[in-house]
Amino acid sequence: MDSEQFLKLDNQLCFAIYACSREITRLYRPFLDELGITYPQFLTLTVLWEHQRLTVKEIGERLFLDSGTLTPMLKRMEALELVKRVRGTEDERKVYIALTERGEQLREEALNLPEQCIPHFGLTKDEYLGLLKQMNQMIESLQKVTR
Amino acid sequence: MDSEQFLKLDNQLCFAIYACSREITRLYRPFLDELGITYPQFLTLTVLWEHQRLTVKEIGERLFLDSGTLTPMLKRMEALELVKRVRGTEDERKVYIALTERGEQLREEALNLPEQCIPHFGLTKDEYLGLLKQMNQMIESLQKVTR
DNA sequence: GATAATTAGATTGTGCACAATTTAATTGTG
DNA sequence: CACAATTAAATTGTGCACAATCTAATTATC
Repeated sequence: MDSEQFLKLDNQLCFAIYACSREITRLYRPFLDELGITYPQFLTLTVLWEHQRLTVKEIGERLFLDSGTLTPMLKRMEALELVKRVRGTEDERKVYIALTERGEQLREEALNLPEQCIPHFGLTKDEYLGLLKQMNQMIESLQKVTR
Repeated sequence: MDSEQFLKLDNQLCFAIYACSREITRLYRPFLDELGITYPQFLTLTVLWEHQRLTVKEIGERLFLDSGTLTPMLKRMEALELVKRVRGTEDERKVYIALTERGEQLREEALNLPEQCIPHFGLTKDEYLGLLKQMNQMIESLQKVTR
């Protein structure tokens, strides 16, 4: 492929990934609507279900998001009573985020969400796992340049 | 894998794709900054470089974006003198979007952009083409459900 | 122990995304 | 031809993303 070919929309992997990401969010939306949360909020909960209590920075490191995105989102989640925000005492620059009862509960309601959605990806199990690995490798390669 | 496993962040392909998409945008940003455009604006130009004149709806069909996203973006691009917006005469509901001289010019400046960025994906040529095909298949599968 | 450098979050401003609604124009049907 | 249904954009409102800047707290160095 030459420059001309690479510039065509149909040959741009970056567009395919960008479009695919939005389609997946669209697939998840009706299920997440029932839980009353958005996709980025679901990811934040996913992180907290695995770790219970994290600082804003630690959540950001796992989701690759900064405080400009997380602070307002976490405040909305606090208003929904999904998380508690507690300023650290030993280091007052830190804000610890922990799940509320409701936030913990939501895990049970979301447990079968991936299983309901993943079949619609139209992938075999091996393709799913292969893609997962490749995407993670790609993220790693990209972060070497962008960070 | 069971429900518990699928719920873990590291096993979620949707997160990997979402994160990868944002990393790619981040990779493109400094190059696009030089052209004075954003990533979605670049995609819009890409479509117009292939078709010269399209309605808002037609651009939306190609990028999977609706008028709520495109109308304000196209107005910004008009302010940047990258595109012209002309209301249709035979059917006044339509708005035709065409490139300006500057919009045409930008194609030359963007021509080698994909080639500069793609090496950082850390993929072989075959992997790139394989991924491109798989992502497009996935988009197609997803759209059967979400549209 | 004062002060420079660093760090964690918050804030501000811009630009998507997208659902829902509105407006205006066009098409279809009796 | 009237009028219901459809269609194309635009508008409104909410929620991310992220760069840039700010504030307050902590750490490092002299």
